[in-house]
Amino acid sequence: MATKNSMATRTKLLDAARDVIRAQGYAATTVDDICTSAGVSKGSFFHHFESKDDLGVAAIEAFASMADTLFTTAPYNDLPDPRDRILGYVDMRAALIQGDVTYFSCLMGTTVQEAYATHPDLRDACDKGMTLHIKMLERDIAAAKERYAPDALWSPEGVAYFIQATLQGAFIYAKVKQSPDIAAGCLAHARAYLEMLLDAPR
Amino acid sequence: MATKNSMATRTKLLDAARDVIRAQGYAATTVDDICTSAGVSKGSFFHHFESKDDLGVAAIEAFASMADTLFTTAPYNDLPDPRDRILGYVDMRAALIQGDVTYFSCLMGTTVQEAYATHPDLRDACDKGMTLHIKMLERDIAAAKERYAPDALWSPEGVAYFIQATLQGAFIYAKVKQSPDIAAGCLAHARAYLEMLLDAPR
DNA sequence: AATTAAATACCAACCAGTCGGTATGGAATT
DNA sequence: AATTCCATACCGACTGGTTGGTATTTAATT
Repeated sequence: MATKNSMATRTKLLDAARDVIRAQGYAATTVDDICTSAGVSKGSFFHHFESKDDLGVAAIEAFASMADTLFTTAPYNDLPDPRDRILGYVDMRAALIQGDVTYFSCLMGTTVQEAYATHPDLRDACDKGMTLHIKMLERDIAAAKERYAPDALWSPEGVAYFIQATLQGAFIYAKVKQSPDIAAGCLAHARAYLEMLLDAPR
Repeated sequence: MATKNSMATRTKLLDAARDVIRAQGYAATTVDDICTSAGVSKGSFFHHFESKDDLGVAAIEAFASMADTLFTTAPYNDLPDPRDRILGYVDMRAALIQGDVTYFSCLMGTTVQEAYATHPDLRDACDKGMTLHIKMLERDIAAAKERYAPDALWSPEGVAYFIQATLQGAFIYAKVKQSPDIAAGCLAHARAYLEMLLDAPR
């Protein structure tokens, strides 16, 4: 039971970090903030993590892993046509953009924005997590290109980054406007662009 | 001479804030950091600004104003065709994406990302500055739409936000990758999408 | 009994903002 | 022209409170 309880405390800290950092940013989030939010004592915090940065890296890894599972097990993956799968991905992202910005924005995008130059370990963790997601998208995009636009000059990787950049920017506008409306519009344009690149013969 | 010197000190603080905040993020930047970078004493800082937040707002306003001047006076504005103007804007942005990420990224995007929920005054300042830029783009996009795609269903405002979201996301990837390469690729896709929306008759 | 988990109390470093005081330069007064 | 006066600009030591991290103790699990 010790291991199970211990893991639960660790998870509570990681979840709290994920939400508090997305709401306040990494630097403005104190260890005490995370402890309070998780309902865990500070002593317990430093039992599980060496430092604030150590927790930050772990929270990013957990977030990336969660996102990877979420999208690799989503229903659209069963669609036979890779073009439908990539459009299904965009549609799912659009569906997720709802409610409070804090809970649908990206922990990695938020963290790397402020920590890229001062916290190399955090930047590396964000790079790893974001690249994992890109590679996932790239597979479906490459398969769709093969079928619908084999001679086009664009690269699946470049398109994957483009879609993700739009999404990260959409989060920023959701924050500025305190509303998901503009972000939704951005995703609609991203979808339209994908449809153009992968124009199915009719 | 007193007033001139005073303005110079103020400007030194605003410039230092712009660069240090873009490098470290808003919360991680201390008043002393800014003073050291500006070569100004702390007493002088609080003579010119009521608080750190007060400086933050002023730095954002100065940044937005600088950007507005930069793009409204750029050579592409003299092009007669609005479609050429909007593509000229994207090309100019692509040309600016070079060297150290810190110096071509957006102070507003960086700040709002971490401060949107905790610093309403900073969020408002970012909203104002970003909206100003959107409205500038919207004018050319609307004129180009009138000429090349008058019946299309998309709105000039929505397209302006889409381009800007891509740009903001491109900055994030420039930070993660510590290279402007992916950001440049994103801008190329944004340009291609604009060309498609505003497909000139041949 | 021994190891792990968790809680409290604590510390040194750091931070935004304050405060008492100095320098400067121009306007008013003599 | 010299002197007084005053507002603005500037300085850096200091303060109250905060922060990441530690030391010590207690509780639980094996």
